[in-house]
Amino acid sequence: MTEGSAPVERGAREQGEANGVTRRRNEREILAAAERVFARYGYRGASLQAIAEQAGLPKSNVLYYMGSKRGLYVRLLERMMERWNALLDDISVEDDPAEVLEAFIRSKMQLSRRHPEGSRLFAAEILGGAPFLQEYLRGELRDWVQARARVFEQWAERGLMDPVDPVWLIFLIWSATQHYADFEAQVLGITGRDELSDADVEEITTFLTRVILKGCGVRSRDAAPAR
Amino acid sequence: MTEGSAPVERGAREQGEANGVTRRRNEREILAAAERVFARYGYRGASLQAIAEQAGLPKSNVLYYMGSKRGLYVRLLERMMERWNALLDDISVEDDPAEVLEAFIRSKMQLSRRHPEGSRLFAAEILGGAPFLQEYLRGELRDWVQARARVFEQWAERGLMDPVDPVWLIFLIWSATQHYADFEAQVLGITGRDELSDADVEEITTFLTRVILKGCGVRSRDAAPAR
DNA sequence: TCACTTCTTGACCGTTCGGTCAGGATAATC
DNA sequence: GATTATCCTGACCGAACGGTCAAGAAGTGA
Repeated sequence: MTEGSAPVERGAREQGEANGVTRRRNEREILAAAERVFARYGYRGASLQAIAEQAGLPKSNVLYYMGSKRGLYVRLLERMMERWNALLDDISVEDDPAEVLEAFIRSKMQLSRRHPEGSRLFAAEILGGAPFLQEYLRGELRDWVQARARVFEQWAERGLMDPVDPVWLIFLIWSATQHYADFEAQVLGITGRDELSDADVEEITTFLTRVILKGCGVRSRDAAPAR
Repeated sequence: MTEGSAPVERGAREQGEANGVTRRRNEREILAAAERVFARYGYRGASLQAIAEQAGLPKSNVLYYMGSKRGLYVRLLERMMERWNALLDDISVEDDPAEVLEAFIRSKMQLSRRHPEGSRLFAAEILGGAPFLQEYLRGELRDWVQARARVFEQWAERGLMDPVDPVWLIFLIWSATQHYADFEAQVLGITGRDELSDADVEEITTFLTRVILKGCGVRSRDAAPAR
């Protein structure tokens, strides 16, 4: 229970182990543990002691690698923003609205699925007033949203979809997909599942795509009545 | 800055002040302050000191009224569940799907709007794995969802709406409405607003109602093309 | 083998945490 | 006015917090 009682016992790393392997493994372990702990307890509620225990290292070692709690947290946020940016490719008026929106919903859903802890970390940051991300929200992300919004509007002008407010539409897609990571505990409790299977996620993705595309009157090539 | 330096100075309560008025006012003040602080920092991250300062009372007084941090937190959760339950009236197959769904979206949206701190408190609790609410989720709330789900299915059988999965539909409505409380910082940052006006909220409500009802193929009496 | 860098960690620091408590202030009852 | 019950709060407690540091262990290149 107390700090000294756990004998640490990192399994591998008996002897030797070439150049920087230990360092990379430890860093990876610390980042993964920290993501879990920060996601669950928020920035203030998380403790370096808890992170260190999850990573199987003494607290001092975590600080040796990461410098400070704040630095560790910022590094995690930046990693999550990179993952986010990776799926934010540009679109143009020439693209097919149905394809773009479906790809949007699907990739966002997969991000929540592949990195649930990171998603929750991000959610906790926003929930607390986004003290570290305000600049990003008001700058980079805002520009990205407005660029997309303009394309949506042009699609509407061309009669490819209903003239809905594009910003509210983006928020709708974000919230609906984010929900399955952030509110996982609620989803599992209510559905009585232990976890969401790949099949469940596929079903939800299909559901969201159908409802949202139909709801916005998106004209799709392979249009078919729902189900 | 330090504990002793703030001279407390609760304005009123000079002399007398009939039976229990002070008590009620202090309790209200503490609950409001605690809701803000817990919502922002989560259960672990919140400190009684911060709550006391927000309430304009010494920390000891907060503990005098509330007994413990845990008790205070549970009480806030229960208050939020009551507000939640207040808008969960029963529905039947005989009701009009369009009316029910719109009322559902609207009341949920108003709950997020009227009690943003409570909504965020709830979100933080779920985000952290719902340690205090697991029982509620797996019991009361699950039953409520399944009862509604059955009605949705019957509507679909009668051809009043598409045969979409009713549970995913409920989650969609929850997430889309909850978003405007929980991710307020993001919404404001991206839209460049200082706050959401009543008109904004009305616009969003209309948008969500239109997209979701149309997306589920709900047959409404006063059906009109979107916008 | 030896010098040198990097890694590892227990001990420790000042601060803040949730919670207790004694005892003074105030209000209610007779 | 005396008695009693309730309210209020500064001082204090042990534990846990983020962070520092010195000193030893382990790896590296000559």
